[in-house]
Amino acid sequence: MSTPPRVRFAPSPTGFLHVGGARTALFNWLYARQTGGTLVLRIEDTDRERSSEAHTQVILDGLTWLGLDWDEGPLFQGAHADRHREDALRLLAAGKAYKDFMTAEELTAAREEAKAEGRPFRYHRAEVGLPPEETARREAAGMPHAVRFAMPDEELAWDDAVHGRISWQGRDLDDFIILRSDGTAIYNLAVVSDDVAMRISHVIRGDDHVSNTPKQIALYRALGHPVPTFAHVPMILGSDGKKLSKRHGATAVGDYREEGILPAAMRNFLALLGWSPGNDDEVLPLDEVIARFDLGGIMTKPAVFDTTKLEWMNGQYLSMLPAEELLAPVERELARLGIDPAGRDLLPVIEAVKARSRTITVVAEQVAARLPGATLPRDDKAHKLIDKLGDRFAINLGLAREALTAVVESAWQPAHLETVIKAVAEEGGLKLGDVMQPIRVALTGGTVSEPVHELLAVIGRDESLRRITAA
RNA sequence: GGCGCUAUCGUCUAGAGGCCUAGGACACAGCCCUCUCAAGGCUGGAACACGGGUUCGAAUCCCGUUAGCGCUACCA
Repeated sequence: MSTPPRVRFAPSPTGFLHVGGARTALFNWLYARQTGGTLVLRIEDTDRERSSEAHTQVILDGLTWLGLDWDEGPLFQGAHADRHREDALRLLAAGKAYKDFMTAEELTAAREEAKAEGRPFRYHRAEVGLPPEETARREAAGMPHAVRFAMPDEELAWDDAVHGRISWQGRDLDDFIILRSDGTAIYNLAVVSDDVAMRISHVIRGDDHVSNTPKQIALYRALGHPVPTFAHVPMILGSDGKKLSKRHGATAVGDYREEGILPAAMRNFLALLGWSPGNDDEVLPLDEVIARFDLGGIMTKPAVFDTTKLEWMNGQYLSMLPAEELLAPVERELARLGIDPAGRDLLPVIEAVKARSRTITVVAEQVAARLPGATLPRDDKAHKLIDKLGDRFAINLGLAREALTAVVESAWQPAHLETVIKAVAEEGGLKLGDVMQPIRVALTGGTVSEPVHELLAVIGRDESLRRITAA
């Protein structure tokens, strides 16, 4: 038994927790939980322009909402700027990096020139850069300089846990900057420095980082550290096959929370987006996902985020979860709707409507419609029914009201109410639906709901009779 | 442009040479159940990008083409 793995999730706080990031976090978390490893949360806040504390908090909240916890951190990359710099200087001292006195303007100009001539621009010490005497002059003059890594001409390959072997040639890569002219480290160096310091054994991250990996491997080697295992998980795309962005609607996990998606459903859906347990299972309990998760089961190709399937998944959870577990999110949603349940026991109401809803938002709306004093606008289908029935609508409703009024409070139970209504239909020689549907419209304003006798019970005797009379 | 990655139904995927006249799920259509809807059950349409190999045999292995995506910053 080897030492347990150490993995990390390292978001940069430059925006909300994106579903892609959330899934990367999920995969890291699953791997850590399954192997008894450690998950480190590291906030990569070295882009001071775009990073913010508010975003950090949103990301933390998002992870927590999803039920993902971490064992170490949050650690802030910015707090280790000194170590980053020391590593860069160590490389410089060892001759594995060098000073570059070229200014940003000169660089841009060189790049544009190359572009104009139609040749690829690659920064390599042997091809680009200032003449040695100019470098010496600027150094003597004490001008600011960046530090570039001297990319070795060697194969930089690794056995990716999801893709298999991936290989690059050092000669195709730039002598990239590791230290800015202001002395701060650049991403690739900071990441390697941190992953080494945090003893990260498995780097599980998005596919957009595969091209950073050879650079980082070169850095690990130059710094004299063993290279961790890399696992690059594919991107998540929008419905048009393009990278998921704002144009596709909700992309932040917070958006889905607002739309009434349950964390358990989101987790289940995300786990299956780009990873397969190997068989046809769809709705999988968390502990089973943890038990069955493996890096090799991660897809190699990007996946389209299908909101419809997410909602279906959420509907599955809504149906199977006990009303108790839905109470808190429903209350939260009700509060957002500005509705005060006034001490009413919501459990039976939630129980009555949850199977017919796909989101918590819809559950809350349905619950609200069953509370006293709810406004009940009639929908199109209701109007059509009324038109179709003509006089029968009011007549049948009247018959029902008469029979229902005779039912005393203590007998106001689903089973009894059903027999009462059936009796009304039978005595009047009416079709059951022609009696049930008007009641449903009177009670909800629409033509869709749980069985009418249950609906009557959930709404209660007084309120039901009041609504029927008002209709 | 260069480098890299990827390629099974509209979408998520099973498939790791014969079990595949390619299975499941979402979505869609129809039927059943039924007071409505949802759920559930049944049925249907729907895919191995293309071209070459290798092999007795290829969705599965190799090569090429095409397409998509990523990176190509003193961003992360």
